[in-house]
Amino acid sequence: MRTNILAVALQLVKEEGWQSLSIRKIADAIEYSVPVIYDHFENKEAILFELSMDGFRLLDRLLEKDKRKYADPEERLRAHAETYWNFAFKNPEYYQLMYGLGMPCSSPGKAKPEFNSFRDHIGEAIEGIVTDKKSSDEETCFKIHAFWSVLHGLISIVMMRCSDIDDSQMNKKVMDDSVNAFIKNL
Amino acid sequence: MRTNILAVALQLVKEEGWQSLSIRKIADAIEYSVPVIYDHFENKEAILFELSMDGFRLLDRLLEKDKRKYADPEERLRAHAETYWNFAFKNPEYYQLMYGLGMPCSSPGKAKPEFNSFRDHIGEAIEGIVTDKKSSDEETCFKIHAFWSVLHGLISIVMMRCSDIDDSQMNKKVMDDSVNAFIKNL
DNA sequence: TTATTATTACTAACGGTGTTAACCCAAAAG
DNA sequence: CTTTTGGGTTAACACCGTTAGTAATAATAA
Repeated sequence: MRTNILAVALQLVKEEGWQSLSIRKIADAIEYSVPVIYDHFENKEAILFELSMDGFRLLDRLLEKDKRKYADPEERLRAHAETYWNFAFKNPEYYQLMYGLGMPCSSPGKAKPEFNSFRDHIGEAIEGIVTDKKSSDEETCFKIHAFWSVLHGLISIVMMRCSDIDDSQMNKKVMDDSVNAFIKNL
Repeated sequence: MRTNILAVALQLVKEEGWQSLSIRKIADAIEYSVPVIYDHFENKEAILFELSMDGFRLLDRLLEKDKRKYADPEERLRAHAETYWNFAFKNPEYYQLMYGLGMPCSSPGKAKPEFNSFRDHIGEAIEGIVTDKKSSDEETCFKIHAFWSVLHGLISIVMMRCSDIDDSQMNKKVMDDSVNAFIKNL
């Protein structure tokens, strides 16, 4: 039942955006009355929160796959960037829930570990690259944030369609370019 | 009247977040009944849209001030970055409305010029820096996007409180660091 | 078998939302 | 003096999140 609610909610979010998700629509879709939903979830926010957690877990699995596939930290970092990018555009509804500004479900304290999964993964890879070179912990921390920022920022800008580059292939090239420049200057 | 509605709406958004803004609350605050609001705005989305436009205009004024103050493109670019950063954290409600993912008021086509004001400003500065060096139009375009991305990304990450750096001074240092690295490698 | 409890689902309501149709009334125009 | 206009209202519609109260059914205890 609980999983069914989440599955249906995700479907509705995919179809009409998370803004128009309503408890009543979920109830209709699972062919139950409204209050049964409150037997399984505290409130609507809890549903969105759980959906975003599913998103974090899905992304985490993909990153773990990269980790197993690529031992070389540079290759792994490139793979992580690609994975993050593809995840965002294949699952924009998840990405908005997970990283959108002012989302009703984002409770900063609650989901810290899941929230930082991506940061931790790229952090590991970057530390792997940087280990030979002399780089203080602070510098490394800065670099991790800078890498995450450029990825997240570019994804956001493209998702909001405020990039004047319309071609998606082109946008990906911008990302690859940024990733290359970043790695070169590590 | 129209300006009054917008002023009151902005005040409410500042106090309780844009999620909890309602037409009735605005009507109460301006001491009129609900339908008068619809004499001045098509719907709620139009109010949020107009607010976000005010945000774009405010940011644009600040960037224009930088432009007048700094003739040297590198100094100007640094000033623009600082201005963008400060604008975001002094006016988080504006920033969320303007650049938030999945905002109900963001209509990609409508506000393109305002949306791209920041990009255009940093674009001008970057072109000024890059003019001596050999850089194709495409490369320059990429660099502009990369610069915007790292700023917007970092602001978003810090705003969502998913940065593990709690100190705001520290976060600004990460930005300065990124800006420095970016300019050095132009 | 009967009585009691627990489970599962429902209806119906409360207060709130965006939006709009219908109306009211005072001031200006004929 | 009547009519039109414009600014303002009330009241409603259809939806929303949330919850109290209830009916029915299944499981358990007597």
